Amino acid sequence: MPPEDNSKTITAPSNPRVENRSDRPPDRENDERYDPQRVEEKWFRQWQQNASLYAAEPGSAKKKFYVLEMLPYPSGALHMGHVRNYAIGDALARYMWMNGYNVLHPMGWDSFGLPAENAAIQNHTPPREWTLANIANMKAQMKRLGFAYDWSREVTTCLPDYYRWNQWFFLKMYEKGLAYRKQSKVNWCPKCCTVLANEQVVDGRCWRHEDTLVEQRELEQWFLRITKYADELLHGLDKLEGWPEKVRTMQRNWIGRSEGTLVDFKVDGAAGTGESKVSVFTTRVDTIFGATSVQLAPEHPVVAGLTATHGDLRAKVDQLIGEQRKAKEVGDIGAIEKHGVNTGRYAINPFNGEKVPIWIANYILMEYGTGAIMSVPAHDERDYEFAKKYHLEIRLVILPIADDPEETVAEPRLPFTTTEGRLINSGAFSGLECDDAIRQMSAYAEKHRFGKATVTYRLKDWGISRQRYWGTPIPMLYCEKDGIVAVPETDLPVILPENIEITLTGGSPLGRIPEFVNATCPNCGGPARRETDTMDTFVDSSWYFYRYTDAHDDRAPFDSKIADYWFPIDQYIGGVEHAILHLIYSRFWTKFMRDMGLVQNDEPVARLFTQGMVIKDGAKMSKSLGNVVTPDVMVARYGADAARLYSLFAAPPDRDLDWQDSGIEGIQRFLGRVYRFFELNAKPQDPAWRAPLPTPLTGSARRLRRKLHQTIKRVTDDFQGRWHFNTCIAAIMELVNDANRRALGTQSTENPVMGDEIPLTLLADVQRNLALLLAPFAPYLAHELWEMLGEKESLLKAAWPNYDPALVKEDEIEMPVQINGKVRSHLVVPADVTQEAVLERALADEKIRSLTAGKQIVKKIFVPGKLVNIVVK
RNA sequence: GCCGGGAUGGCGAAAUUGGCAGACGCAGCGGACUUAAAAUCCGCAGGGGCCAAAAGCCCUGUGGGGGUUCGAUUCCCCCUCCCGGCACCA
Repeated sequence: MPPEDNSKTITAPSNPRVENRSDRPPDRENDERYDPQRVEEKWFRQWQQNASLYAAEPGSAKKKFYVLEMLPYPSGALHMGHVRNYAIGDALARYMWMNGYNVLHPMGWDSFGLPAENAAIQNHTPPREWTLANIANMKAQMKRLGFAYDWSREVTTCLPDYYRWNQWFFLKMYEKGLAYRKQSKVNWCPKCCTVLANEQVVDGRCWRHEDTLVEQRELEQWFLRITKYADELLHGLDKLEGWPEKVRTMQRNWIGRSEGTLVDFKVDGAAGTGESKVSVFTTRVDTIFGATSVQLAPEHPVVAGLTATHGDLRAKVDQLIGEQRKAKEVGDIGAIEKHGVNTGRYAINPFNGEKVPIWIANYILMEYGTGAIMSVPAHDERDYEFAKKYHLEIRLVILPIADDPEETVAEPRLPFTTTEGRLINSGAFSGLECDDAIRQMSAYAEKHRFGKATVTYRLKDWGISRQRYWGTPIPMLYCEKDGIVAVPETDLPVILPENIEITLTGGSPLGRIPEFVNATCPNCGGPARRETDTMDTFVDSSWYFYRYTDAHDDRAPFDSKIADYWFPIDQYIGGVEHAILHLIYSRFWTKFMRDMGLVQNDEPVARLFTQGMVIKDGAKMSKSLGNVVTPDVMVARYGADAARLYSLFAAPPDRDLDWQDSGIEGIQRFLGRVYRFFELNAKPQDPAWRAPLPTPLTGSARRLRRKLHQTIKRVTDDFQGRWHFNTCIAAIMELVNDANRRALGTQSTENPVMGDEIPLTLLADVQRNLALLLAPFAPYLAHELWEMLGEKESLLKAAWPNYDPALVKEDEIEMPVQINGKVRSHLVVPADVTQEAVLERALADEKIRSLTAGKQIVKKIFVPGKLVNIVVK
């Protein structure tokens, strides 16, 4: 063969690529090897020039689709987890565009938070400067990766035009009594020098510092009354069918609703202690006649009174407190050995007037319920264990229900903890079944004013005060005369001062800036001090996705009508690590906004998808393990398309993805194969390019057309139904391999297509569809291919391809013939073959005859289009 | 302890409604091209066995055990292990 000629034939006698390849320097302009840098930079420049390329259309008649990826914290650079997250969202956005939707696909920056302050301390860079530089860098990375965002709606939470609305919402909540200030025990991270929400404490440690134990401090804090919505947040989960069950379960656990009864026990001889009763919470008030002690948490308020006169008792209680703290630090409070001390005092059971001893025990937690329980050893495992240890009375008050009412019930094995039972030794309530008894006894307690049915939650109000600088200032004032005063709405925003010295000395940095702190009371005009704490950054992310719908509104956080058009978010995509923090706060925020009439939807997110992590060598990527793969390196080495395609191909999106460099090399090869296929076969100038297809189409061409339609169907189905991008891409690979071989006329045992010409029109059809199918996954290459086909209209405006169901069907299939469920032979039959025809041929098959000879045929099974099974004996 | 998700070749995975297990890709092996290499292309490939070899054929195989079925990766029961969440929650 000559070393090179420019005529590229459709059917080549052997392999033209091989000959054309070897003697070319790699940097020649017309080198066949796909150069992602050249192609991607070309399109990158074009896209840069058109700012409204991916803009959502306001007031469009099209059906809307709001696809959103969780906004990143601008840490400085993207990592592979981001790339995967955004590749999923981008594929979906592009797919929906191609399907004719009005797509909203915005991006923003969760840009308040501690790292900016830490960087400021370390490098003396102002947090704002540091943050904005990071944003610029990450934005450039996103653009280079080709993500199709509507940047005209970019939201940056650390800028006053955004955070002023945090302050506005805070004032609205304050008006409604949903924001309030109280003194409470709070979680304090000594490394962050600030308070943490309960949600930010993991196993007694700071969520940002796994090595740092959280301390308890008494502080005045601002809280948001999320518990007002506890029930709605819980029950709303049942309706969130588009959410992963896992996330819903996590939220249910977190809310931790528990129905029970509060019962007040009077403290015997309580004169002068101030606390004359102990309120206990129980889910099993039906067992109260079996209560043989009351157990208090060591930190329970009445403990001080009870131990006031006993020095050694106090010491023991302190010891118990120490043990609890230690156990919490280890994160294994369940494992500590139960023990306690008897106070020598008594409480009176209001149901039967009985005096029971009051103990203080290390397994009772002040944080849950009332911090006090009634101990019923016969019907609770922990109480049983405790009673055994200290030889407390164990009194049976529930018996299992006998199947036969005549039968006498044997005493159950203790502890007997189920509610399938009947009360005994319980005064007037004896004989009731447990469920009934709980209801009646709760009503009885309420009627006699010593208790009531109640619901407790694990969920606590959201403490949002942070003793940090880089956050939204809480718009409140403390006036000597008027006390706590809200900043008037007209004075918003309360601007976060800049150019300040940041140190980690504890206490709010803003408190050291007199110009900030000193203010005037709007009521009396007298001097007032500004609140110097800032808001938890989860406030920012609780409503940012509404701001995208109307990002430049300076009169309101957003326009309700516009938000109503876009909401709820049709698809939200992010990591499961936000299952309880961000995702529960933003549900709360939406409910609040609904109640103030700002939005109509009850829930912000209709469908939620949590993608798996990107790992390397079986471990999470981290600097300390040295297994970090950075997007910049991948883009430089393989191109953005390859990085994106690989992160979609290597695993289904909900599973963890183990990054392998050799895997992305495979993708690079694939992209090269696609490009070369087009180089050889894209000939829009050729008159044959748009010639009609011969009918009927036969042989290899017919098979190729069928493969094309099958591929469109598979990619569409997998995209829509299951989000299995990995199989979408596998299907496209199959089509490319098939088309390539057929177009080249390569001979193989599997594809004996030698000499069989493929009409150029069909190759044109295959190429057009290939470019369209690739568009959501590899936009750069897809655009380049589209251009190679001489298409004038932008690929972005092109419609997702359709397939013809008639052309998907196979003419002939290889049908397995089974004997007793085992494949013994194959028959090539028409796809719509009848049972009679195929059975006749199967039984005539030599192999089958030898296997059925001398046997009795019991049953013949025919599954149309699938198989034949002959059952013999 | 409770809840959720998993377990399929050397590796990532596929099998959508109970119907030929391992598509697609990686790594591997053989071949073509090349002086050679790289790149590219073609092919082989779960494990075991029969056969001189190949073609072919047989057995076996989806964490383990049982069941339903003509037929089970898929449905049911029991068990093991892994990942995630919650947890002396009263």
